[in-house]
Amino acid sequence: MQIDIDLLFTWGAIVKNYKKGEIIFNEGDCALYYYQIMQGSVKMFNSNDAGKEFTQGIFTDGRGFGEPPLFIDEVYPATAISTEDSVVIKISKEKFLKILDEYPQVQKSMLRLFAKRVYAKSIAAKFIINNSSENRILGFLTTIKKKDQFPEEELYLVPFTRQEIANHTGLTVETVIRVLSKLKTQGKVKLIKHKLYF
Amino acid sequence: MQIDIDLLFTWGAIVKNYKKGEIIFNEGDCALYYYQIMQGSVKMFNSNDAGKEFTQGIFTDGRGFGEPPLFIDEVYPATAISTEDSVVIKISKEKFLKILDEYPQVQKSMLRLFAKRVYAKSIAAKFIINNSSENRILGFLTTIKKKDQFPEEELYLVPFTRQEIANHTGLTVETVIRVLSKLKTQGKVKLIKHKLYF
DNA sequence: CGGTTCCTTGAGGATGATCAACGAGGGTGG
DNA sequence: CCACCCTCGTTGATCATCCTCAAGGAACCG
Repeated sequence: MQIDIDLLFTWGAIVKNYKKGEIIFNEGDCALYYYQIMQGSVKMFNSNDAGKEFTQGIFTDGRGFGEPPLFIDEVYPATAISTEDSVVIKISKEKFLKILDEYPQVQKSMLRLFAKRVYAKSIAAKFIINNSSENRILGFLTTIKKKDQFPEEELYLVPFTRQEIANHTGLTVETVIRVLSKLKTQGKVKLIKHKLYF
Repeated sequence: MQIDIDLLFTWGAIVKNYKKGEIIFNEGDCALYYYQIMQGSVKMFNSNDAGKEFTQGIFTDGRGFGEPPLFIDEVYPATAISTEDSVVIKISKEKFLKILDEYPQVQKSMLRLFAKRVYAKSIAAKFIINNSSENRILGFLTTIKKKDQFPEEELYLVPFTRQEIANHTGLTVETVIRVLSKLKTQGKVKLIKHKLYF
């Protein structure tokens, strides 16, 4: 799902560049713009008092992010940071909502996108709650492999560091590492030259 | 958000009664119908191998549930059970999607509803990950108090049993009880005749 | 080849789960 | 009205799991 770029420009969108590591908006900020990535990658995350981070989602080329608050007058539930040099197109909330009103097809895809998001978050919650580090990690691996549209039977090179897996599952790096070696002895994952295959 | 009942009937919806404790659909079932509660209450939940339960959501009079899979051809991510004798209106997926196409206003409210759901699940995940039983419970209490539209400064009688709080937070009953007494000594909650106020 | 980022291992400790037992309250039928 | 039952709440002891802290190794890149 992405809104046609020309359409966005027609309605007054502007382009903004973000360096790697730059914050796009903070948790608690008012939601005033619709953002869509033209190039690069954006991570949405929460961090607690202890500095521990939880990744809510990662968005890449073509994807929009931070839309839900625009519809319900809420502040952002998480912080958005650019994880590599990125080019982002942004347009005001008012114009964004107007576009949805004018183009039913766009509204429809947004609805489908949100359905996917709700679904994905339900699945994620299920795995996180299922209090076993093993299941949390297997659940995460299964989810991203599917999201990358990899056939289940093929070997998938997991494109995340141990730390990133930790941030997605709510575990610590060390736990992730220890669980992965256990999963390796069980034949559920492969570790080749420190790379993780699932 | 609810779809007008007369509209649903016009399009061929039917009514079904569920006794307390009856399953409406199971995790993994194909999503073939849109369901909306006329009277009663429905809980959506997951349970793991050990029988531990996680509550994904509770829906009451007027609310629809289990919609997201209808949009994305997925099976249900959780089981729906009637938690009291309930009257539910149901209509086939095809007709439901047709209604959304025909009535932009309905589609629009559905979009807003999903935005709320995504938002709520983001907040919930944030609290659950924030690995401290205290924060999980405080987060849950804050969320439901707000959802019940209670002014923050007023004392709120929490309408959940300890077990239910446990199922929402992914903790055990005993932990919930112990944390609540700690929160009581800290003055963050009140316990009067075993009733919980926040 | 030096620096940075990522991975790994060990020891020790804290937190929440588990298991078991019992108390409190509310409703129902005799 | 009381006895019983059923659900919910409570407490203690013990255990497993994951976190924390600390140190060092491996891979990669300019």
